[in-house]
Amino acid sequence: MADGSTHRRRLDDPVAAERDIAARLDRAGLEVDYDALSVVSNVYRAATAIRRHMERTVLAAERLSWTAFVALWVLWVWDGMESRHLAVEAGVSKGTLTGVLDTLERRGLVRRRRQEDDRRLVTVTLTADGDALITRVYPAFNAEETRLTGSVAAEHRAVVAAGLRDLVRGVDVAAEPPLTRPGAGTDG
Amino acid sequence: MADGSTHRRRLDDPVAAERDIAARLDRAGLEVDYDALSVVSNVYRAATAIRRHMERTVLAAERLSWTAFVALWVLWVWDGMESRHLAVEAGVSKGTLTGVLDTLERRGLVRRRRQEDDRRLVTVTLTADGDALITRVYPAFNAEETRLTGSVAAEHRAVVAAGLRDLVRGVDVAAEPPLTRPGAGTDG
DNA sequence: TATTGTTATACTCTATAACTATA
DNA sequence: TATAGTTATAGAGTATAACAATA
Repeated sequence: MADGSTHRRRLDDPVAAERDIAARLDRAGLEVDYDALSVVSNVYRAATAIRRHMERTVLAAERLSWTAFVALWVLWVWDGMESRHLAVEAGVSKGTLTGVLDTLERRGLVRRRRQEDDRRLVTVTLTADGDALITRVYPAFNAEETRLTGSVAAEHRAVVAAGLRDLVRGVDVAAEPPLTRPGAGTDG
Repeated sequence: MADGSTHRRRLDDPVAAERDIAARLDRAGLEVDYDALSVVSNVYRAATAIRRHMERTVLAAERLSWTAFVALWVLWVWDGMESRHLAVEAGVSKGTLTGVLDTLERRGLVRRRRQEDDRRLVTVTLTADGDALITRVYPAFNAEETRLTGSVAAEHRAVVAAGLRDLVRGVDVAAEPPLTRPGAGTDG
């Protein structure tokens, strides 16, 4: 096994790292879809890096978690939303959303209202303070988005964005009831 | 404000959703970098969807978290690694890694050894069971990666992966400490 | 019966920081 | 002094499940 500094040198170089991965898989005699491997691992790395960066810079200054920011942003764009849809859109469970909304409501940034026509439902809207906050913070957030994506070739950005949209759609499809895979759906 | 079903219909359609976003930003008079917005939001959605899908399918069957799987994978590819490098590679803090390794060691999948030449360091390697597990699980994991990326046009996959690599590099650059701080990469 | 939102439990991961043992 | 790893705390987020109110 190589020493630590050698690992560091190779791991810091994505190309060398992928060569090591290919060599290891070859040694194990495994046939692998490298493009799929590469897309998935880089999507995950990129997302983690972005979230951490935003939480340490733009969002830390406003004491907002990533999820709280996304919720405010969604409410701002669509001028309020039913709680059940907001959970889906923000990518959190309904249990998590309850906690996030408790916090945002306590800070006076959002408001919950029971719906009259179906009293099981709750509609969430931004308060004036919440609206002011997102209007103030989003330009800074977007400026960071621009900086972070600045290293991606301009002519590739649309392809990357479109490819990721397709990927999300593909995961949704893959997550559907496993009609084609008998015996794979009995987990919980 | 629109009713819930209208929201659902529009949010399920990424193109309509992006039109709504553009309209809202325009209404607010904000100038926005749409490509950057689109890349960042789709990276995050894709990563969340992928992680959840894997944890519910391939990884659930082996009772592995995403992080535990990544750690095993890294140790397998590089034939063991110093703990400090493993933390970086798996994308977790050293505190989190301690807990993950405790679990994996308890299950007999990895082994920790204090280094002789520098007794502050710990080297982690896979046990025979750990090696067998990753050799068994990775083909299934990669098959899912293939399924999930199947909806991305084949000729775009390499561009997406390369673009994301560039993005990660860009975030690292953006996260670099100000020049006034003499060189230290620390992790609390 | 089914759905929505809330509450609760247990677990994972994060940031931060103190602590140890080494260097 | 600095570094590596462990431990501890507080706070998000997750899955899961129970629950009340409502449909």
